[in-house]
This record gives sequence, structure tokens and C-alpha cells, in this order.
Amino acid sequence: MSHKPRVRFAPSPTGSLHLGGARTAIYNWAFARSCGGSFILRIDDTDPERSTPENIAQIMRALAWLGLDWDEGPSFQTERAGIYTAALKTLSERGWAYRCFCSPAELAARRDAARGRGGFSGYDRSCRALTEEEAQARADAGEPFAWRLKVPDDRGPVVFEDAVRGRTEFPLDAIDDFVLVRSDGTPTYNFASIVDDADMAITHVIRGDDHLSNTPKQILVLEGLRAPVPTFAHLSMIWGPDGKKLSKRHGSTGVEEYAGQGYLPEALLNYLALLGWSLDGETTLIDAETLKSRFSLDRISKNPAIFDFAKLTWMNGVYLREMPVERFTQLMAERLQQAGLADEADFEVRRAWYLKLAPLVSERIKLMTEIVPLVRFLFVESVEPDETAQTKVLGKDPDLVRRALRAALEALENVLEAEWDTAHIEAALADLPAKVDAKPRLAYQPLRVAVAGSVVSPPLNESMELLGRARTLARIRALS
RNA sequence: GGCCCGUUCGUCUAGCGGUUUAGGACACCGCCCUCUCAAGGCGGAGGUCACGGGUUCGAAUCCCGUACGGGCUACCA
Repeated sequence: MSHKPRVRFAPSPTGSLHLGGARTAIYNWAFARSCGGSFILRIDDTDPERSTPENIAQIMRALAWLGLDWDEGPSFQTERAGIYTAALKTLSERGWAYRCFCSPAELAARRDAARGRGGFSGYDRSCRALTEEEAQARADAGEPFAWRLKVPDDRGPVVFEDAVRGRTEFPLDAIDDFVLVRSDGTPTYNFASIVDDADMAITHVIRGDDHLSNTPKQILVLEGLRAPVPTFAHLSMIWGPDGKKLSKRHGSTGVEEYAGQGYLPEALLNYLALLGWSLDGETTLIDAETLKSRFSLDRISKNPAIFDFAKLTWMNGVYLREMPVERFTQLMAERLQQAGLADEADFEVRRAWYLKLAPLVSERIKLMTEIVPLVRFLFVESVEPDETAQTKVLGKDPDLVRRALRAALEALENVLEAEWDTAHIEAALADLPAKVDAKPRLAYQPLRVAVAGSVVSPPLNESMELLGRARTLARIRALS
């Protein structure tokens, strides 16, 4: 029975969507799309202490921002309690589960002792010795108990073919009689997760590497349930630049933080998709459509990857530059409005002006947060030269600065308002270096400082055109 | 401690027994372009394929061991 593949992304809402989770989601989504399967969103909220509605909303928002769409869900484990009790009942009836009355303190003591002796340190299985009558009597007496899986001990290892790692096997004597259902009646992750997968007819479980050791336990549950075993694909971890677990120390770890910092969803999607998967040896830029059609499990890398912020940023710059001007202009306008430098009305009336500015900006930034600092001078009445401008230009050769500004002012005053455009401005200033007897860069930098207040800006002539004649002349006069 | 997984330029990766003097991308360096910064073009440096044994006419590619790193070993997920 080879139906269409069904995969799921099942985050536990104990925090926001982080980079590793996002990549897992992307791989599940891309795999589903590549083979016409279904991508299901499931919220694994079996830990009521740490699961919050805010986190759930945040995760869904982040997924949507990345451009991932799901076909079913979200469904919540807390709303599916019935299927876990039913599964437990089946397991116990078939002799695959038993009650454990050991207290946490006893358990910890025995575990420490076992570890001290070396060898296996899982549950010592003492409650397996209880007869059904004894167990029932103690339960009836009100003694708390948890349900544990009865790992078979009369056969070979659990073997499965991992889509990423290949054949993987675990000897049975190394598998713990883990807790299925806690004494408060709630299912544990290892139980609920796989019961859900079976119930939802998941065909491929694509998840983080940290679950590899859990897999044999889950397969055993499936065997007890006589449910089909899905294909597993375990993804290696994403590490920080120091080779340690990715954390706040390294920078942002949450998807939404990237959105706030001016990263584009297509850039993050592209970067994450290729962090641990490759189309071939050449491709570094890949769009969602290609991902949806060409993704495959067999090209997922086995080794962990270090997250490279510099490469992500470079990639973001590429997407910014390749973006249609209309869209960039829109994004730029939004940034300016957020900064309080312009309003919606201004954008409506001066659309052509914004459109002219956009390409000048997009080709020199990598992050959208760089927009405002770069064009701020065009939206304020006057500018004050910054520190670098003071020391590197104004203070360097005051005499040359004065001469250059005077000559420029004289030349520009001859450019009429009606012909105030880049071409005329350029023509008017063409012989400025000769007039002040200086190299072009030395002759023009004072002008840039006067106009933009900085040693870095969009091209000078274009900047002056966009600033307008009156303000340009006023700023040059102010400094000369 | 036990079980499991991983190891190709600083980083992401290609490579799946000979086509490899190990290819691409980011970062880095130099040159060109140039009114600044970028972008772009050209070029460079950077890997004894973790290490040691095998197998083979031949190994980054197959096998074993060692080292290092990681995961699991919770009534967390």
C-alpha cells in the first residue's frame, strides 16, 4: 500500500521557532511538496508546564513568514488524550506494558548504583516481577504508578533503515523499559509522538538527530500496536560558530528575530535549505519553487553544520539586489515610515522619486536595517557631519575643503531648477578636480560630506538630484 | 559508565573505487572599475580528505581500530 507520503512537523511549543526547528520544517515541507505528499503541522504540547499559546502562535507565524504552508493541522496532542489511552490499553492487553510502582527517589538511587557498576543504567525492571493480581491490588489501594513498555528480551536487535544514516541497529538489552504514561495519566513524548504518527498515518518521520536514540523505543511501541513502521530520516544538528550548541551567545536563534533584523524570508529559507542538504555541488542560490520540485532525502548530509551568519547575510544581499524595484521600494518606504522619516502620503505623491532612489540603495546594502542610515540625509532638513567625516575630510585639509565647496557652489548655482538632474549636475561638476587642483576623490568628498553628512552615501550626483536644488545648495553654503 | 551517530579548505558543501594536480560558495588577500561605500570583473592564498591499519593493480571513496566531537541514557521534548 503505497499511498502518497505524509510527513509532519511536530514542534513542542516550549519556545519560539528556532533555526534548527525551522530547517526541520523546511525539509519536511520540501519533501512533501517534491513528491505530492501532505505536510502536517502538529503541536506536541505534552509538557503543559512549558507550552504556551503565545509560542504556538509564534511558531505558526514564523512558518508562514518563511513561506511554508501546511495541508493539515495544526492538531494538538493535549486534545488527543483518547488515542493514547486506547493505545496503552492495546499494549497492556498484549503484554507489552506493565505498571511500575517505583518512586522517583528509588529509581534515581538504583540508576546511580547501576551506573557506578558500569553497563546498562536504565530501569532495572523490578516491577516486571509483579503479577497482574499484585499490581491490580496495589493500584486499587491508591498507590501511584506509571506504565512502562515491556521491551522484549527474546530476540535480535531493532533494525531500521534510516533515510539519512542508512542501516542502524540497537541491541534490545540497551533499550530501556521507558515510561509510556506518567502516574498523572499523561503520556510521555516518546509514546504520544509515535502513537500520533501511527494514527495520522505518517509515512516519513523527518526530525532532529537528537531523536535517533529514541527511535528503537518508538519502533517497539509500533510493533506492540501492530502498526506499520514509517521511514525515519534523522537530521544532524546545527551548531554555533564555536562548534557548540547554537545559543543566544552566538546571536539570534529565533526565526522571527531574523525577520526583525531585516532578513528576507527567501534568504533564510535558501540558507537553511542548503545547510545540510545540497542539490548538487554548484548550487548556492535556490528558490522555493526549485526546492519544492527537487528536494530529496538522499542528499541530506550526515554531519552537523555550523551556522555561518556571514554567509546568510551575503545571501540576503543577493536577494535584496535581485528583488524587483517595485518591491524593494515598498519595503524601503515601510522602513522609512517606521523610522518616522516619511509617511504614506509622501510615498504616494513622490512614487517616481522613491523608485529612482531604490536601486541606488538596494545595491549597497545586505540588510534592510541599513536602509534608513543610508538615506536618512534625504529626509531631513539639514545634516551634521559625523565624526568620521570631521576627521577624515573636513579636518584633513580645511583649505581644500573650502575651495572645493566654493567652486562646487558656484558651478551648481548655474544649474537651473528646471534642469536639476544627475546629468546636468555631473556636467557642472566635471571640472571640479581641475579647478581645485586635486584628485577627484579629494575634490568630491567635501561635497559628499556637505550633502550627506557622511563619507559614505549613494552616488553624489544622484544624491544631489534627489535632495533637490534648494537643500543641496543650502547644505554646501552651510559648510563653506 | 553503557548504547548510538558523526569526522573533505576557517565555514557550508561536491565527491559515492580510476575522469581529481580534490570542484563550487561564503569569508580572506590582490588587481581592475570608480566621486565614497557597495555591486561587478579578474586573479590568489587556503584541504597530507581526523589518525592508524587493512582490502585492492588502484581509496577521500570499502572494512577494522583509535582519537576527537555529538546525541540518548528523565514519570523533558
